[in-house]
Amino acid sequence: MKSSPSSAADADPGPKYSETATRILNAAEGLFVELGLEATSLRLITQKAAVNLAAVNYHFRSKDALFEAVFARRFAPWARECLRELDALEARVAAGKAVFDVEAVMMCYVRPALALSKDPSLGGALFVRLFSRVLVENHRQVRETLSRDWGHLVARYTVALGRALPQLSSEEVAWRLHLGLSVMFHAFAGNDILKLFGRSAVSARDPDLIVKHVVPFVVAGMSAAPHGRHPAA
Amino acid sequence: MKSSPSSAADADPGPKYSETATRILNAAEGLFVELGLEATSLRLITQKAAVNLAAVNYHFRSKDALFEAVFARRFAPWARECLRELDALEARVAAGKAVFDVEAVMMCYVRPALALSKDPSLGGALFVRLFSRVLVENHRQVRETLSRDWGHLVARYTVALGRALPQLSSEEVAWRLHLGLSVMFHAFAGNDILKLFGRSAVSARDPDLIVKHVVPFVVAGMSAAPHGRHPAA
DNA sequence: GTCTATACCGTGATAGAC
DNA sequence: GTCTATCACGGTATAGAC
Repeated sequence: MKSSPSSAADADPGPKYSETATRILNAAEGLFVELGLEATSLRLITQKAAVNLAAVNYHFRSKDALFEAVFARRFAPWARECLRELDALEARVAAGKAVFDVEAVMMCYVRPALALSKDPSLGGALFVRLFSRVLVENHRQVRETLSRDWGHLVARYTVALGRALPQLSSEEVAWRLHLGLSVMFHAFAGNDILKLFGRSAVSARDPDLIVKHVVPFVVAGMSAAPHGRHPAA
Repeated sequence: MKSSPSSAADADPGPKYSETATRILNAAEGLFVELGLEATSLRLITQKAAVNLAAVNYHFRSKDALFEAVFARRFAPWARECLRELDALEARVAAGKAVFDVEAVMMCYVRPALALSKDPSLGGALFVRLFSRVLVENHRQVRETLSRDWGHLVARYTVALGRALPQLSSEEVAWRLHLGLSVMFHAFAGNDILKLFGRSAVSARDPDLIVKHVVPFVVAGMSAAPHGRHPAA
């Protein structure tokens, strides 16, 4: 419980890949992000990476496992950044310099997401779209990795949000986190329902604009009185 | 502006399909919902429907077009129901029996979604998951249908929400609708981010429970003061 | 251990006979 | 309208070269 910079944060530097494996990984990432998972063929990847087709199944086990490796390489640093934010907030609270309010907790998520969305070298906004796909589809591989390696991240957010909303039951806190993360994910992923219907006045791709509109929405939603009453008239 | 039951609501009864086409449609729907789009092969569909493989490409143009047909058959009645709800609300307001508040407008979306989620004969909750997939992936076919045939539905919700939130600019109203619909979509689709991490105390599949938790969240989020201030302390 | 060539089977799509 | 035959392409597995 010290201000020491978190648990599994800087511990795991991630798996080391051979030169060919790295070339495959880089080529695959670009194509997955650009074309989507199923539209990207292994033959396209290996051609772009200038390696043999069978190298994919040798270094990674399958196309799905390759996707999981691509995903994990970007996700791990981002998740570590989230943990660092939570640690920093806890330290500030312990030092009496901050309080656990809803906005402070959610900013521990927003800041890393914002940084990720803006930095093309980290995969940029397009990586967030990949994450969004993972949510909807059911990639067994990715699912297992997330629950095995990063379950404690969600636990940390749950605890922090519970301290910010002491009047709510733990079940309600879980729902608020569930809903709040859903919005932010959808928002950062740039999936515009309205645009799907051809009627959008929202430019949903500018990260700063997203934050400006999403944060008040999420904070208000999470802080709502439990089912039934609503404060404003 | 009468209480007459809406514009394109009961107008289009949908395309008429031959007996073979209908058998294909029914078989495809079950498999798409159960296995997902790419995991469902045409050979599986035609086998279940007891028709020849080439019949799919004859009656529908392609696998994608078949999916679009399956989708449209369920979506159209649901969208008509949404229009009916909006018409009914307008009529109640015109008669002085109701006011345009955020909750009333959103219930025009929630009630049809709830009915759809609960009625297995309409595709049930699983159909909503298919819709969710369509959002994230980019089905060109479905996208075109939605913007061509149902753009005015979004326009109606935008106008209604604007009347419920007169203090917000039209850009902000669009954002609120965008974010609100995103949450509800994710919620009804049953995509649980927390569960993906293996740490969910939320049973995200019970439609009534979803409504109980989602409505206060969305109403509060949509009613939030624009970027910056937040009401409660 | 690492990389390559190649074969296998299932996929969506199509042409042409009936 | 329907069916058979065939096509190109997909992921995967393996045998063997270095």
